[in-house]
Amino acid sequence: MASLGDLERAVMDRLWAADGAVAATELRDALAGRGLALTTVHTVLSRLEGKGFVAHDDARPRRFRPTASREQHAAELMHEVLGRSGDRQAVLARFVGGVDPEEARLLRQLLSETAPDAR
Amino acid sequence: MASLGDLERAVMDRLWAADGAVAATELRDALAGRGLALTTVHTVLSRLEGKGFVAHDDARPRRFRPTASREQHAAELMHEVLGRSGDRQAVLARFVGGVDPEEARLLRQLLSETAPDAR
DNA sequence: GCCTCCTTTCTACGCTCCGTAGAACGACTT
DNA sequence: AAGTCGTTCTACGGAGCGTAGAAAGGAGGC
Repeated sequence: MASLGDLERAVMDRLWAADGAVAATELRDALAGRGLALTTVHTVLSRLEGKGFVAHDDARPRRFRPTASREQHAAELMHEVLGRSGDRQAVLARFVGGVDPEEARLLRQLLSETAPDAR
Repeated sequence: MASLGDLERAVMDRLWAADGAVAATELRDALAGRGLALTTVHTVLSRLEGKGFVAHDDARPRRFRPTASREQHAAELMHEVLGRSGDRQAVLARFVGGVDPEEARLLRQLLSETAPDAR
């Protein structure tokens, strides 16, 4: 999966935070801290489209939306890291070794829901 | 965590695959497919050192070793993705939703070992 | 002690990615 | 028809990375 630059990530964050599609002007305003030109936002959006992270409708002001939810994206990234890494089991072992107890509990719960026949 | 270019990754793969420290010439030979100059290998190694992925001893041919195991590295990356991603629980849910049954079983086992007192 | 050879460091170049935006083109409003 | 706003095209500068030559350093042979 292609990776994101700082501004690209900031734009994605806004798109993910919004519900529904968002116009370029809204994004520019949401990122007002950076004082970006509207064309800059458009450039970034079209690059994000090229990477498959964003799609736009053909309404006139275009409205942009993420192609995957933030959670989906993060989970895919995690799977990608896992897949690219030799010994999956060892990686998983280290990974769960590093989750805090709260999340470990959550994971146990999720896993028993997913496949109630535990062993 | 800094990210890796293609050659950097290839070098790390060799370092991770080797057990014990490795000399630059060995790396060049292991990557013979690319026909790299020895200085190229050195440049990459020193960049990897700058990023904290590699350390060298002061023997004369220097010997290089990774500062973390491949599994450690991958697990850290996964934690990084998780941490950078808003709703950790939702991400974990998606993540476990995507592991195959074999690995789900492994995860359950790991989690029960890690903290048997599942409240 | 010097010469030679291998290793290590320094410097650099070209390519690609990304932040940035002007210029040019298109469409809706009055 | 003209003005205004949105969209697309083109471009530039900086950073990261693959690549390697040039220069400097050390270790053994003579």
